Amino acid sequence: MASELRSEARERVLVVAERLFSERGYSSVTLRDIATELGIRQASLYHHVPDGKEQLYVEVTERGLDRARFALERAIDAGGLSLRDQLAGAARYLLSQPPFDLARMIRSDMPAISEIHARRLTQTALNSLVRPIERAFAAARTRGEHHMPSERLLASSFLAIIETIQVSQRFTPMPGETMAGMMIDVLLDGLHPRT
Amino acid sequence: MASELRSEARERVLVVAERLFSERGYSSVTLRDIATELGIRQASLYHHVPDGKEQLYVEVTERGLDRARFALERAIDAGGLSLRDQLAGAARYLLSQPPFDLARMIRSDMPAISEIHARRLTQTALNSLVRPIERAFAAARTRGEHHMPSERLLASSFLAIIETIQVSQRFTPMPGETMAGMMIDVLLDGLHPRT
DNA sequence: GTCTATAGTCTGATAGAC
DNA sequence: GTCTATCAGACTATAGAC
Repeated sequence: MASELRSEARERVLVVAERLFSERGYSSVTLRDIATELGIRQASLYHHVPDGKEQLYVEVTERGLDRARFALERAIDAGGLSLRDQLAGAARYLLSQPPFDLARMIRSDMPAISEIHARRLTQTALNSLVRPIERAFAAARTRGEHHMPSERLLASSFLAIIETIQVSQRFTPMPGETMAGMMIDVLLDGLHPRT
Repeated sequence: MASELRSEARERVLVVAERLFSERGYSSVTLRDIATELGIRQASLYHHVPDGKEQLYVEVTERGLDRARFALERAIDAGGLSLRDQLAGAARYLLSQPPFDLARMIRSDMPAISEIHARRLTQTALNSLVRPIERAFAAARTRGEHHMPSERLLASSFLAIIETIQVSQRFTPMPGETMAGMMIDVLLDGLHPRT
């Protein structure tokens, strides 16, 4: 779908669009915002993205999600059989990227685009972000490391925590990875001290 | 500030506006959306909210946050000295209300309104949502129940988890309070089984 | 590949009748 | 308290020059 153009200029458009959309959401970002940041005029965007704003949003979001799936699966593989290392690797990647605000995507962005696009993006977000983390928790379960019935809930909670850490970085000097490490410890070992 | 009017019709406007803004965010909600849901015309809103959209958003958001602070403090008091009961009470209240998507508020809504309003709302959100939870964690710390250095991080993570549960309720039949209970157990006792 | 110019739509806001 | 009518501005999108 969309244009098959590949060019450096088009790539710059996609990168800026992805960052702005992922930070402020679909409705809050105008094509002028994107163009201004690129130093060009709004109409010039249509040379690279002839199908308009919604298609641009869908393309860059799907692209970011695909990249995330690949990176998350790789990070989890690299963590061997240690759930802690797997989660730390996943956190490191997520913190290095423009944020995926899943709650905002579902409640705010999806209702603003066509239902067909919304369905596909929602499914892609589930497959690319939640599922890989979910599988890591499920594998740990088969290793007898926990007995939580809902790995889906664990995975989305983990993602929500990373998300909140990304926002917190604006207000605290503590590095995101440090905060992620702390919260991974809490998830695995609990807040209460072992006796 | 704003109008001092009190009337049932005005109250209906505020309730609908609060719900729509809290679900879809400032930029995604138009005054026509609010009016349509009320069965009136967009221009009629100005009788109740003469200062316009931004002032309406600020008023209902601040109102919701004040209500939340009161309810959270009450829920935490009602939990006695049990951190688990305090968090469960806080979760029950938050799940019963329109969502506070803190990440979206900070990244998306705040940049779209005047800086003076944004500063005050950000501060109010911190004081009303994060601080009460933070104090519960801090009190537990003085009771020797944990040694996590950053109660701020714990509090915002807890809020993020409740937030994600609120979204999850769309996709699973599991009740929100059940999910909240599970995640509170994980936070307190950890995922790994005690030996 | 970027520009100017502009059409068509949506949005927040105002004025004034009932 | 709600309506109709209307406006200015911002938005997405198109057409065509360079």
